[in-house]
Amino acid sequence: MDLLTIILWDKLNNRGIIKLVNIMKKVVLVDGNNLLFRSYYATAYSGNFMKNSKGFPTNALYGFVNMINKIINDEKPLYMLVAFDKGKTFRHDKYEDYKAGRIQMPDELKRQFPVAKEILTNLGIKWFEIENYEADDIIGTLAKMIDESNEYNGLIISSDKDLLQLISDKVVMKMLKAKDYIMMTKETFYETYGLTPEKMIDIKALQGDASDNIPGVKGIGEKTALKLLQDYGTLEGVYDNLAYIKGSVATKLINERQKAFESKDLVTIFKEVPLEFTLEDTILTGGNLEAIKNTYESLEFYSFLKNMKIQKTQEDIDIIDLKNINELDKISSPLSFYIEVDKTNYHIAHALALGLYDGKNAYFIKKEMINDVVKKINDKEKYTYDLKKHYVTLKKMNISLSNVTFDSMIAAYLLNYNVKDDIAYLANQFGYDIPFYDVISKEKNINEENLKKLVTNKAKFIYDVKNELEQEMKKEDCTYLFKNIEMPLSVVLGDMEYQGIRVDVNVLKEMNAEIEEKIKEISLKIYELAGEKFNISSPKQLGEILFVKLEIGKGKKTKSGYSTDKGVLEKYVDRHPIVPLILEHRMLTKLQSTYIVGLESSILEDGKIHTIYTQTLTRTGRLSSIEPNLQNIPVRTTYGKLIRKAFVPEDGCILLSSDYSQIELRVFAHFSKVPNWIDAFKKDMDIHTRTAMDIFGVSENEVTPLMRRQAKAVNFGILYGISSFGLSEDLKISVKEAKAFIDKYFQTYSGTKVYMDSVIKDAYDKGYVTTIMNRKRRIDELNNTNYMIRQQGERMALNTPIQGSSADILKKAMIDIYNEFNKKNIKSKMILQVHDELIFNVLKEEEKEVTEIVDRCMDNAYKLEVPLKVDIETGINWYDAK
DNA sequence: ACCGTCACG
DNA sequence: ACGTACGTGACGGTA
Repeated sequence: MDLLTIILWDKLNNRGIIKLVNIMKKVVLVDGNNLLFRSYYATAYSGNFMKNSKGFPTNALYGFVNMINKIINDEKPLYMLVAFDKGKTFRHDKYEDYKAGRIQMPDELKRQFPVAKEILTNLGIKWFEIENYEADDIIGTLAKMIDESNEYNGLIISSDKDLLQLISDKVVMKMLKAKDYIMMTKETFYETYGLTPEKMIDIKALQGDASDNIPGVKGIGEKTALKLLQDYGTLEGVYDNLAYIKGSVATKLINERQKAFESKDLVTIFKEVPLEFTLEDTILTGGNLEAIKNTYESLEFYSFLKNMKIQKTQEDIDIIDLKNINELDKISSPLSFYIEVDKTNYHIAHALALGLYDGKNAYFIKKEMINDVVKKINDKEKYTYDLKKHYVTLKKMNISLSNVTFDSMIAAYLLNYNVKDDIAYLANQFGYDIPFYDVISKEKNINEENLKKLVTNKAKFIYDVKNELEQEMKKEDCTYLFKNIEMPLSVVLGDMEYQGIRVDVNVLKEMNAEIEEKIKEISLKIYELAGEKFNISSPKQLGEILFVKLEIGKGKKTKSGYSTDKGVLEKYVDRHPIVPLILEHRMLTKLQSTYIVGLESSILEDGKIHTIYTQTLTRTGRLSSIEPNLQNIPVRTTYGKLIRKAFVPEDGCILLSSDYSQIELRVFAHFSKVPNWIDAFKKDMDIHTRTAMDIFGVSENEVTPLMRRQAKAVNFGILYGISSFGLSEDLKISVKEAKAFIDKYFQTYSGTKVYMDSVIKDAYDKGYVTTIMNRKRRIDELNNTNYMIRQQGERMALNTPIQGSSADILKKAMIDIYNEFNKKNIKSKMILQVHDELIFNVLKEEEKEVTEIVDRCMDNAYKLEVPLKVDIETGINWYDAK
């Protein structure tokens, strides 16, 4: 065979490759629509498939680019063309049913097509589309041209079986499968189907293709179709020989004759598309690296950028390895800093090194010098990532960090970036090649050389990205929230975490001894009733025992077996004596593992628990609490509540708890402006009673406990984006009755409906919802094609302004209280936050003053249409202060 | 690593 | 016909 020496240009690696090739020129023909569809539906199963931080969907593009890269790598093609649909082929026009049955392309997918084409153009890959033809037809036309030429070979790439009909002596096809592909040639086609490839159309004519709305002959599947065609050649041949075909198959063929021929027509690829180019024109040309880089950056395809070796590279900055503190005399301000620590939980971690960057010079400071250096730069304006972590870390080193004006972690959070603990996530989103924390720790890479690069690069990234994030915040109008709420709050939280809460181990130990006994006792009783010993904590084993062995009822299924959750078990509580014991066992083991053993293991050497408040996690603006979570300490059950006795004040102090009364309902009244609610809150009435009066049309003393309970359930339902099903579950009434309640509610308070509708409309229009302090939450679920997910999005849209505004208000109150304490030199400390509640460790002699400050600051934190109300209590432990 | 369960607001 | 109220975190079991 004739061989030719050519130089291939490997665009991705920017180098030439010398290769000996078959002189037949290989043309790779790619079904662009197929590729994008495939990668879209591979990841489109849930509500939150891939998007860039601006909300532009990127899931199909990601798979598409991956595939194109793979083709270029595997095939090293000289000639390549990607074909796209543009309208439906005219050959389909006559079949209205067919057109009607095809599903509409989801908008999220449609939007990705132009970008795919732009990427191809910039990669120097020819793509083509033409009015009234499908990608199939373009590929078919080119395949025919290849067949008729004597200098080209063809390789078709798609997962669409229809295209198999184009296989010939010169054209082969890679049939894409879920993970890999099958190479189909004329020979392998024959091995598979016992027919030549052009018979694919006859197969489809008989068999049909539900996914593409091709009817075929009803009742004839692949087996029968292949048999018929092997015997009679073509569809026409089959019908010519109907006389020889027996039984039901013949009947089906006769009945569906027209459908069969229509189907054949539909699947026959048109090979005469007017192309305005030749095969030679599909040659790959030089791409535009700069343009590709920009596109990948805007799509946030950092892995591709990396592979192309065109990622933003940090020009190797000179790192000044600080030996003498005086070398910092010339450092300018503002500057950025970053401290690497050896554990993710910074309460038990130690600083490893510090990096500084002032826009010109980068400095590396070994751990022994951190103390002196921070003191030296403490008066200067500084930027960092995760202010709270740095604040606490330094506080443990006896330094009170100050003058930090910019935390890129918080900024990115407010701007709805994907924010993680590890700065590397954000840095990589901005094209900085900074290694992830797990990589660093795993490879035992904590040597000075690596630390040097690490901390200085992180500092430089913080410095470089500051302006961009700041501008974006200005544009999004969240500068107030950033400067006046989140930044100062970070320090407030840092102090709370550092302060910690004292825990009386003995209380926990006593409870543990008692609970241990109880669990043992109950377990024995359960084994006895079950007739065997089994793992009660295993939902799987428990389900078997309850629903198979004891047959206490039909049960409810989950993916992995029977559901045994509280709701289910409570339904069967009277059916078998084992059920209440299981429930008790559940409660006790939960209490023991999470709240007794779990909390005990979180007590540090100082006898205190130091939680970490994650300030940049929740979608609504709330805080969350981890390691341990102090925001879900039991309170609802009498027994569980006893855990709170273990949380105690420091010597000479008491605990003070202050909580907002019904803050979310007050916020809702503020937004919805329902006159009766505003009136009720102004008069400080019980809001659920008032609601019961209004919906049931009774006077205050006619409201029964049941009526109040129902009114309360509807009120809470409103906050969550009510559904009749949810309400019916909660009130244990029928869905119909629940619906009637909701209707009555909307009738009585027409303002609620008007408000809720406007929030939803706004959310759809803008793509996000806002809180009173202009915290924005993007809700991508609203664009989902799945109805359920859109519904979920609507409920998020309804709940977020309420939950989020309440969070804003408490955050503001916390800052005000903190500042007042400092101003008045109060020694008492705020130590916990539980969403609408604050806990303080209060010096006995300061009780009165603290009570006044807390009450006033919380009352006045934000001016709503209704007053805010605060309840304050004190006690010798958290149990008593409630 | 994921699920089911359950603790809180 | 679907599968269901908003926001979290930690545990034990299972794959």
